[in-house]
Amino acid sequence: MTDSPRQRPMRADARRNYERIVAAAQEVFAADGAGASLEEIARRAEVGSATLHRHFPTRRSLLEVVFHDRVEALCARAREHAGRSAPGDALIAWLRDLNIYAAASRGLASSLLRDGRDTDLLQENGDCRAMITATAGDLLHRAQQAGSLRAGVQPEDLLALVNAISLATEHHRDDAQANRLLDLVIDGIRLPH
Amino acid sequence: MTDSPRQRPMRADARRNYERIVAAAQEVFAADGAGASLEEIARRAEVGSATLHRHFPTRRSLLEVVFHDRVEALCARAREHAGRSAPGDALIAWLRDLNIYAAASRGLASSLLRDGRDTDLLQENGDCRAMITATAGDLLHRAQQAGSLRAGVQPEDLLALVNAISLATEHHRDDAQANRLLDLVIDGIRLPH
DNA sequence: CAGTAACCGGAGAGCCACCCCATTTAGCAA
DNA sequence: TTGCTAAATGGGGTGGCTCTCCGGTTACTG
Repeated sequence: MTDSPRQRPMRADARRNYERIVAAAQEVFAADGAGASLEEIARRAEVGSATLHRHFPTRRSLLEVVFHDRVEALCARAREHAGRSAPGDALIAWLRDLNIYAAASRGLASSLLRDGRDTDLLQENGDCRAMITATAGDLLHRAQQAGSLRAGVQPEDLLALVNAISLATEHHRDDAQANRLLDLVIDGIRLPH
Repeated sequence: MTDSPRQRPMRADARRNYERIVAAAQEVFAADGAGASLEEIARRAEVGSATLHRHFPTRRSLLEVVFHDRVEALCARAREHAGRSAPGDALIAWLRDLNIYAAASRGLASSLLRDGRDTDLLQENGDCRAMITATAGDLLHRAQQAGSLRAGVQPEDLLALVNAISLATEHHRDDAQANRLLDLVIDGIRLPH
C-alpha cells in the first residue's frame, strides 16, 4: 500500500540509505525537535549530506515520511471512535488523542501543518496534512449534522487550535495546562444544550 | 568605587549605536519576522555585529526592547477597557485587541512568550512578558469575581491561546479564521448564563 | 561479466550566530 | 585646551548550518 513500485524501483543501495536516513531522522527529530540539524541526521545515518538532500529536498519532505505512520495510526483511531461513539463524543475523544500526539511529538505536527506558503509542497505531497484534514473534517461533519456542535467551525480550525495548544505549552512541558486549554476549546465548539 | 554602585550613564556613542540598532531591528523584524538575520540588522544599523551582540546578548533581548512600547500600549488599553466596561466585556474586548496585535506582529509575540526554558532570561528581564501576564491576570481576576467567567482559567492560558491563534493562522494570513478561533476561545471561557 | 545509468559523498559556496582583541574615542580633570 | 584612561568599537576568525556540484563508485541488465 505504501510501496507502489510503478515507478522504477529504487536501487538497493539507494533504498538502504533512504531507510537509514529515515531511522536517524526519527531519533534526531524526537530528541531535538523539528528544527534539528539535517547534517546531524546525515551524520548519524552515516551518509553524505548530499545524499540526504537528494532523497529529501526539503526538511518538510523528511518530516512527512517520518510521521506518516503515526498520522495513519491517528486516522485509524478516528475511525474507531466514529464507529463506537456518538458523533460529538467521537470528535472530542479524537481531539484528545490528537492533543496527546501533538504534545508527544514536540511541535512536529506544527511543522507539517504549517508551510502553506510553499504551495508546491502542498500539492506535491501534502500527504499527512491531507489525511489528517480529511479525518478531522469527517468527524466534524458528522458531529455538526448530529447537532452536537456549533456550525461554522472548520476542520482547519480544530487542527490549528490543537496544534496551537501544543506549541504554546511545549516549552514548559505542562500537560495540565494543555488539558485545560483543550477543555476550553472543546467547550467553545460544543453547542450549549 | 564601592560607594557608587549606581550604573554609569551610557557613553554618547554607545547610546547612539544602541538606538540605531533598535531602529534597524524594528524595520527588519517587521519585514522578515522574529527570526530575521541579526547580521542584517547590524548591517542596516551600520554597526559591527559585535556591537549588536554586546548591546543585546540574545535575540530575545532585542525583541524585548523593540516591542516594549507596543506592549505598554496594550496594557494601557487594558486599563481603559477595565474602566469603561463590565469585567467580562473588558476582558473579551482586550482579547480582541491582543489578537489583532498578535496578528500584526507576525508571531513576534510568540517569541516573547516562549523561551521559558531560558530561566535566566525570564527573571533577568521578562519585562514584556511580566507586564502582559499581569495585565491579563488582572482582567481575568475581575471577570471571574464578577461571575462572568468560568473558574480555573489561568492568565497564561489566555495568552497561550491568543498567541497560538496567531501562530496557527500566521502563515496563510487568514484574519477570518483568526477571528473565528478567537470567538471559539471566548465562548469556551465564558460562563453560560 | 561487461557497460551503463543510478547513486554516492567530499568539497566548497554562501549563509548564519557569536567571540576575540587591537584600535579608536568620549568624557573628565588638570 | 590638552592628555589620560576606561569604555566602546568592529574587522576578522571560528564553527555550524543548508544546499549544490561533480568526479568516482556501484548495482543492475543483457
